[in-house]
This record gives sequence, C-alpha cells and structure tokens, in this order.
Amino acid sequence: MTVSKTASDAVKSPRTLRREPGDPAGDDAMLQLGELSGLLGYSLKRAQLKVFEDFLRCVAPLQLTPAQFSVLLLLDKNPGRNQTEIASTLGILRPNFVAMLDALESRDLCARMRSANDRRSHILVLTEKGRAVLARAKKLVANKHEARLIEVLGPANHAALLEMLAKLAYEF
Amino acid sequence: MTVSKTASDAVKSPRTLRREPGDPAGDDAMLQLGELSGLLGYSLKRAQLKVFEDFLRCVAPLQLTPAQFSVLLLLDKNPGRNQTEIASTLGILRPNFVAMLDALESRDLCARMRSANDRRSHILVLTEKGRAVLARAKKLVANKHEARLIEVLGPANHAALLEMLAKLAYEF
DNA sequence: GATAATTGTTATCGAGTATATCAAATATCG
DNA sequence: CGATATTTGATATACTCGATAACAATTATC
Repeated sequence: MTVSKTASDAVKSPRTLRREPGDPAGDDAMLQLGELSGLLGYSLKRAQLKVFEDFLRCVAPLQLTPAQFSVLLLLDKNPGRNQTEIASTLGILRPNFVAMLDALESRDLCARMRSANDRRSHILVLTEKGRAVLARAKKLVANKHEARLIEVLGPANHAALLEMLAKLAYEF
Repeated sequence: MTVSKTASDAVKSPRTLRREPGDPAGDDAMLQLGELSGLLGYSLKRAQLKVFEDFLRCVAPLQLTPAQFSVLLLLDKNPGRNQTEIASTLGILRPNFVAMLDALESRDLCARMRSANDRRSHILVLTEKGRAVLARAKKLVANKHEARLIEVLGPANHAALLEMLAKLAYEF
C-alpha cells in the first residue's frame, strides 16, 4: 500500500480543491471531496466563512465585525427601539446582546437611554460618532466588499444568489 | 393585519416574540432590515444556520452533526489517509480533530490504525458500523434534507446556487 | 392589591475555533 | 554516522458564540 510521499506543502488552510467525478486520480496530494461537493450546507458554510473573512478585511480600518455592523445598521433604520427588539430581529439572544452593546457603547458608537414610558427598557440610539462610523462602514462595504462579490459572481448571479439565500433564510 | 412593508423582503425574525398565526393585533411592528437584506454575508449566515438546522433534523435518528457526516464521507472516499490529511481538507485544525475522532471512535464508527510505514501517523478507517451508518445517513440526507432544498429552490436554482457557493468557497 | 409578565442583566455552560507546546517518530544534512 | 529539524498526534488553554437559568426592577393583569 503506497502511502503518500510528500506533498511539499500540505494543505493547512481550509482551502482545498474540489474534484468532480471523472477527474484524474491524482492521488498523493489532494483528497476527494466526493459527495461533499454536492452538499449544499457544506459549500454554504465554507462560502459564509470566506465572505465574512473578506468583510472583516474590508472594514478592518473601522474595527467592526459583521454582527456589530448589522447592529449599527438596524439602529439607524429603526430609531426608538429597545434592546429586546433589536436583538431579536438579529437573532441574538438578549443575554448575549448585553456585552455586545457594552462594547459599542464603550466606543461611543451608540447609547442606552432610559425610556420615559417604560422605565425597564433602554431606548437605543446611535451617537454622532456612531452615525459617522456607520457611514464610512457602509462605503467600505459597498465599494470594497460587495463590489468584490459582484465582480466574482457577476451582477446577475449576485442578485440571484441573494434572492435564493433570502428564500432559505426566511422561508425555509 | 398590521403593517405591510414596502419591499419584497419580508423579514421573519428567527427568535422573536411569539406571534400566533391568527393573532393580528400585535402592535409591535416589524423592524426594518434596511440595507441588511442586501448584504450577502448576512443572508448567507442566516441561510447556513437554517440549512444546518434542517440537516440536524433530517439526520437526527443517526445522531450525526454536519461535521461528523463530512468526516465519514471523506473517510469513505479517501481510504488510507491520516488525521492531518483528513482534518486539513475539512478545514479542521489538528488539535480540534482529536476530540472529534475520539467521539466517532467511541461510537465504533471509525478506527485509528498505526501506520506501518510511519509509526507517527494514524491511518483512519471506517468500521463496518461506520459504513452502515454512513449509508443510512446518505439516504436521509438525499431523500429528506437535499430533497427539501431542491423542492424549495427548484432543481435548476439549486444547481446554480451550489455552483455559486462553490465559487465563493473555493475561488474567492 | 396580589400575582404574573417583561426588561435588562449576571452567571454559567457547551460548542467551535485558535495557538503554544510536548513526546515520539521520521527526515534532513553536515 | 549523528546532530538537528520537521512531522504527527495529542494536551492544555483561551476566546468567541450561542443557549439556559435566575434575579431585581418595573409594568401589566386580574
């Protein structure tokens, strides 16, 4: 049984090439993904990691994670909402949203204001700096991140992909 | 009903307040996703969570996670490989792969065999039970999980989606 | 007014991912 | 040959997320 000799640089990163059925049996280096390449969830996860990675790179100057960016976007679009409302529409559990808000508030990107009607809840607002950072982040995301995605996929495919993902995300 | 929002992107928040199907009077309006619905990464993540959720449901009788299923698939398709090779092509770091293998081995789904050529490495093999479980899992995945995805998206869209995700996952 | 429900919060747990390090085995090279 | 470096599996550890239970303050309900 001839075991592998050496692949000068074994694959350390998740990136591996895929091989379709009927490919030459070039053993040694590359492993056969087999049915894995037809598994939607597998490619979905891999693609999501790559896309988030690119997002982080593009928006690195502002030190914003995808989750933080989504919070700022939502606060801007929905003023006067409390923590429960913002967290739940983002699929974040209330306990986990506390630390997230703490981080944003400590950077003076948003603020909690006690509601007059209901003194239990905190009305969330973007600060001046928060709006400025969000504006810059939007530009980076549009001009660097999404632009690259559209370039790779093509505009029509990009739109089609978005529609299908939305169907899976919200109607599945 | 209460609100009807403009765009076609109807948001169904993942874990939100309980809304009974016939209960209209919920005065709490739905929040605006805004630019969030155009963010590919956002829908990508959401879709991935939903798809994995469905995978777990469909394959629940066999108690296999997506990651475990991918390992079994890879072992079946690539006999004679060691831990480093299997882990790296799946994007799993070697230290984290140890516990994963322990779990599979403790269930007698696979086994580590010391290699004769290189006594450092463990050749990974599927056991008889592992092959049987994999066969059943493949059927569940194909007939329940993927079948549902194809039904929701349509066969042509499903194929197109897979292709675009592969492009993002492996060429991005 | 007594009881239930909600809001933000803390504590905690488990899963997933990352790095450093180790002993054993092997490879490399002077 | 033998000294050194590299590889393999493994352990320990840490950090991020996601999930649950519980609590004080406040509000809603009966």
